[in-house]
Amino acid sequence: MNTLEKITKNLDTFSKSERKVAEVIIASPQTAIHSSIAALAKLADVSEPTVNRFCRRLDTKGFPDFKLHLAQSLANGTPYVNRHVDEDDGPEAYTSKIFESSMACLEAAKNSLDPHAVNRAVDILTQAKKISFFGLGASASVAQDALNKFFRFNVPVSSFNDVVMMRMSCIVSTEDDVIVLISHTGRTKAMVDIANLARQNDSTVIGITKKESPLAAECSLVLSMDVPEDTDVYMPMASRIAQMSLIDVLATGFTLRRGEKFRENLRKVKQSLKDSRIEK
Amino acid sequence: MNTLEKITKNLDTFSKSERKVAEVIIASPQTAIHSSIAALAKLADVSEPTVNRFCRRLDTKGFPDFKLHLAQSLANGTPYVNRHVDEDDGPEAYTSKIFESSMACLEAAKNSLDPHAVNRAVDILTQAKKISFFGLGASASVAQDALNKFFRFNVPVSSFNDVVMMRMSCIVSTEDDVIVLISHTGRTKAMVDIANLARQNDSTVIGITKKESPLAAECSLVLSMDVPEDTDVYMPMASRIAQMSLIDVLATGFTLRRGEKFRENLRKVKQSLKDSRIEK
DNA sequence: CGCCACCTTGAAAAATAATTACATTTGACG
DNA sequence: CGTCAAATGTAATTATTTTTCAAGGTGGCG
Repeated sequence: MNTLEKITKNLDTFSKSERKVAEVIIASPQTAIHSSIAALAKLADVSEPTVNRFCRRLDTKGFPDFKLHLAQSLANGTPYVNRHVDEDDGPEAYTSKIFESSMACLEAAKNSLDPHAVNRAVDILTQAKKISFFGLGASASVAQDALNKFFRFNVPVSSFNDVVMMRMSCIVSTEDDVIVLISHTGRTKAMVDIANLARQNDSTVIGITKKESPLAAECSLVLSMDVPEDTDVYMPMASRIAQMSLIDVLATGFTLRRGEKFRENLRKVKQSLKDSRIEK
Repeated sequence: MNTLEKITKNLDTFSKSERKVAEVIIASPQTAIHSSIAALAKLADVSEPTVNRFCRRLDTKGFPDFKLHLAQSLANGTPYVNRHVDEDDGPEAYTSKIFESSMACLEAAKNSLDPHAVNRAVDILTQAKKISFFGLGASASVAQDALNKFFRFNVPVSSFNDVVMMRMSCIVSTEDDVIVLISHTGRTKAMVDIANLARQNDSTVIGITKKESPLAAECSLVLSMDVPEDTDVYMPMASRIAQMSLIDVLATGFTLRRGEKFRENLRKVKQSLKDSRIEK
């Protein structure tokens, strides 16, 4: 655990003098790590052995070891946490918070994603005769983004955000087709129906959704990510960022599986954009 | 800069003995920070002053100070860097790399974004009679996502990924309209034309694009982010994640500006989704 | 209330670690 | 082959940390 947090948490288990040391350190950890035990003792108005005992109480070998731990916890500094935007935040504050929440979300997503599932998903996608990406509402843009990636692979890809089109597409799907359904909650009725429909035609259904959700139950393979809920803002935010990164991962896995020759393809697609651009 | 990287980078500026020290530290930084100068000197098979000189060469006050710096850089663990995917990466490796690159990109984006520009953009958006989000290719999904956010605000919003529709929309735009153009490179001819067209009607044009690009030159306000280029993969990846987060920021700024009463609106929109969902 | 046991604290000594000063080695170059 | 400067090491010095031990509190209990 983070050393600084540990000090704060255990404040009441310390003796009087030790608490003085703790307070000085909490007040200015940067000073603490750059001071000798003598200097710190003086700052806290206690004796040097007291500081040493304080360090040992925090499961360190002594003062230098304690400084090391403290330094690490400062560097680490709980890097990105999901912080909620306050009513009176200025532009700088809410900008930072949103970006940091997105980063925290990606971190959580990365850690909760199962690499085996990713690998199987890539397997399935590389063998697909046709790939469809479906998403509704906020997930529609993720599906569209996936289309933008995968069409470069010279595989038939489609993406709809129209439920009727999705149904029609599923009705004519075959066992060689793969359908990727994107839904944050996994509780959208229409999506569950689509999954069911596709399965009836023996198509493979990959769900980018919450595990143990109704949608997940209908999928051949579930790619789930535990991301912190964006509770107090009434819009899905961070979850989509994670979904989109997952699409990036799948696309990357796809290209890797296809080897060097295939990448020539991508180069050509990129090249084709040139004419639509203004030269430097 | 990260101390460990610094050691690696400056390997050739060290003398023979100092390099021995560097190698021992690189091989096992964890051992290094938990050793005394004597122990480390022995490991590297050099004398103690050599270790000390090595530390000073890296702009530290001495050995203990060096250990502190090293400890911090280890804790930090080169937090998120844009790492390129290798040919022979397994699913675990490329998944981590993609997510970490996205995080590195968000970090860079956050730091390069100008809060004043964000604030002005929010100003402009809150005063708009009509808002349009336009993007082509990879940016189309960002535009669609923006639509999904802003339609909740009870402002007329539109989003096209069809150049002709964009043009028509711009032709009939007025000075109270705001057009948000999303383009990573800022060099897409069609987008530059659109910006020009909109400006002719005195509409306000906000560009989410690269600064000093042809598109940026045509915009009333530019929101630029310096994100690391995704060079060796032939698809835009991280840049879109940053753009999407920026949309989140703008949407958040918008709701904050409108105050509590307005948020009731958002609650209703969220509520309306309920019937399309399966209850827990 | 007072005594004892125990805990807390600090002074000083001892031990450990880091730095400095200086000597020796090494190697480049005339 | 000698000279000089840079690099390295030895040993002494200094700084820093840790230990030991004694003094001062604190609270329990007769």
